[in-house]
Amino acid sequence: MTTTAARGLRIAELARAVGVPTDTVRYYERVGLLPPPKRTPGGYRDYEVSAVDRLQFIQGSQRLGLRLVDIGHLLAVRDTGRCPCEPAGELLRRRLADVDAQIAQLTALRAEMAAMAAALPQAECPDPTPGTWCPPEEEGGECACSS
Amino acid sequence: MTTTAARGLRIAELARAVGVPTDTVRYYERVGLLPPPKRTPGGYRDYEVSAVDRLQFIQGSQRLGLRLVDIGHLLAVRDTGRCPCEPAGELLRRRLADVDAQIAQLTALRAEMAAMAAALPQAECPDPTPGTWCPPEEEGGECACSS
DNA sequence: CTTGACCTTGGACCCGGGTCCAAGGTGCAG
DNA sequence: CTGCACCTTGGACCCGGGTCCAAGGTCAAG
Repeated sequence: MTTTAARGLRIAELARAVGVPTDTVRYYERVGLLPPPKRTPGGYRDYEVSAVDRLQFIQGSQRLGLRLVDIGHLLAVRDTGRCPCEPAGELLRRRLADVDAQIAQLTALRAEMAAMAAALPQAECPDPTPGTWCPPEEEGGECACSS
Repeated sequence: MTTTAARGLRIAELARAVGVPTDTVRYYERVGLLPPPKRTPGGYRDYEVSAVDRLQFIQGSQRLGLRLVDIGHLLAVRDTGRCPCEPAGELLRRRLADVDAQIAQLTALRAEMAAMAAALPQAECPDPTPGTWCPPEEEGGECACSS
């Protein structure tokens, strides 16, 4: 076996691998989503490759709207394969229900929005000039899309 | 016509009607989602009944995950029935696409979570004692669900 | 007129989730 | 050995979306 102390990822590498700033990685560690990694003799964080996975899981869950604290619970489940203390299956099922509810709500609003969109068939400013649409810039320029 | 100055809703009534604190109503006004209502001679806000609707729309959109500023854009569309300045249909369609994307992501994560839930068939703490499941309380009590 | 419920304002504060910064330490290349 | 990129820490700051508070005004009932 070639000495397995292969030196894993440095924080910037890990961060780059999932596309977040290093600050965020440290932040996640601070709030307990990422276990404190080993350190190099010099004190640098030394992540195992699996951390990429974990971070991606976090990103995924979080894009979903789960709060970090909840993601923490899920990670605990994922890590241990069992309840961190209380019925984890319960927890997962609840979350699942939440998610279902969110999906339902989203779907409903989607319909509402679609209806709104449909309701302005003729509005469609005379000459939209597709490149010119003002991004939600703040007042101060008050979008000169009169052209 | 019986004098139409019928005195609409006071802030608390409006707030109660949609289930938010009065503070939130004022806050929405501050940030421009709710137009400043008429005032009674004494200076009290005097809302028309339609404000309930608007507030509900806000709640709905916002439950959806739209940011208040975006909701503002939608409201502008809704109010005028046309672009507040730039192609509103565009905007709506973009949002719609966003929402679709969110739904897709949620659905994907739902699946992932379902898989996780399925993956712990036997875990299920011996005696869940359904009433006893510890709410995500902070450490300090470290949930005594040993019973 | 008094009382109490409700209203007004402005400003401070809170939480989540970062994001930035300064001062100093590491480590590898040249 | 010097440089330079990268790392460390702690703490301050930011934004969105509220939430609370104090000091004072309004108004309807009794």
